Amino acid sequence: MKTTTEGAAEERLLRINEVAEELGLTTRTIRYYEELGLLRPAARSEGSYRLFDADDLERLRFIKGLRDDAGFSLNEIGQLLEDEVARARNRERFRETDSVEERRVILADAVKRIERQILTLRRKIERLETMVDEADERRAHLLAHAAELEGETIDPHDRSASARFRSEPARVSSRGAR
Amino acid sequence: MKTTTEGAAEERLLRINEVAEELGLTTRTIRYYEELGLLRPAARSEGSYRLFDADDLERLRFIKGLRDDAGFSLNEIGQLLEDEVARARNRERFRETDSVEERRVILADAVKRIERQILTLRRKIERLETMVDEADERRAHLLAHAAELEGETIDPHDRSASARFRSEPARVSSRGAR
DNA sequence: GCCAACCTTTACGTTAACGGCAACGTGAGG
DNA sequence: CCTCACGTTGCCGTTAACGTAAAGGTTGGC
Repeated sequence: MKTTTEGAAEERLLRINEVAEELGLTTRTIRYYEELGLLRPAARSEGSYRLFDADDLERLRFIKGLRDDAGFSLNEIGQLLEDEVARARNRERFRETDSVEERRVILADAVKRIERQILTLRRKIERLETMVDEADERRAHLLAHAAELEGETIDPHDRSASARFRSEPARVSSRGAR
Repeated sequence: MKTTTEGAAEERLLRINEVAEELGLTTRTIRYYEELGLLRPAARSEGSYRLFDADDLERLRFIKGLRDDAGFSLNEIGQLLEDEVARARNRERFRETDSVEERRVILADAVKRIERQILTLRRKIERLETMVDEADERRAHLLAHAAELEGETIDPHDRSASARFRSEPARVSSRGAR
């Protein structure tokens, strides 16, 4: 949380390439996001160089997270960000009003938006968890078979196996047979 | 489960359009998935019409789930499905071999694949949860403000209340006059 | 046997999300 | 002042994931 105090404007503004490296994006991507309206010019140098502040970085990280981790389209991300923009606008309105009632309304609206975001994310999580459960079931099934196999016949010729491992995770690496 | 060629072949095979409507996909999409190798011809009618069985439907539902819910690319989905195909192949090999050791290896491999799938999903879930947490934090913050506001004056004349809110949010972008 | 509805392959069009030039401006150091 | 790495705005290219239209073959009811 940064409150951009006017007094100590210790805000180190970054140029696009620095931002790109910091976040693991390309400059093209960043410009593209701006072009789509996901990001505002932040500021420009005298010679029209883009300059980014901490807020922009956070915003970009947010976008990247939604894109990579959540698999949202840039369009959907735009929606989510619009919500956040509305939230920001509300903050201003919040400060500018003197009506407690209005403030309550604004806050309630903000909360509603955020809760919608959360719900969207939660739905996605739930579906993913269902998939995990299914996969887990298959795994359990396989392990059951494996256990069953442990109790089964032991090939008289095939003593090569020390055969004493339950469910071991590593060391299967040998891709040898071919 | 069904082993594709057992006695009661009461398998009602569906044509592409029926499948499409059932699953909420387009015929083009289904053909495209086949083209990508995500789906095999299942069967063809005398006049080369595609015919789909229950397995195909399930597979398509799986694909759709991964695509819509999880946001995986068709390429990633292909990987996951390949794993499953490998698993199926392994089942056959499993039955055809008489070496206990080999069976063990096959099972271990299958388990490994599934665990990789699960891990992939879990990673995604984790990131999503992080995002939910962040959003939750914002929400809590907002609610705190709201509560604070509740405790404040209801008197419209009271101005001392506004003095308590001095959390300046964002700077004024300084993009200059338009 | 005929026709409409459905299917086939082939192939070009489209949108999203960038990549990668070209042609030119910028800015900090020597 | 010059240089040179970095930046800017076009603008065209590319890949993924389909849409869409053309030119036919197939099915099933009448």
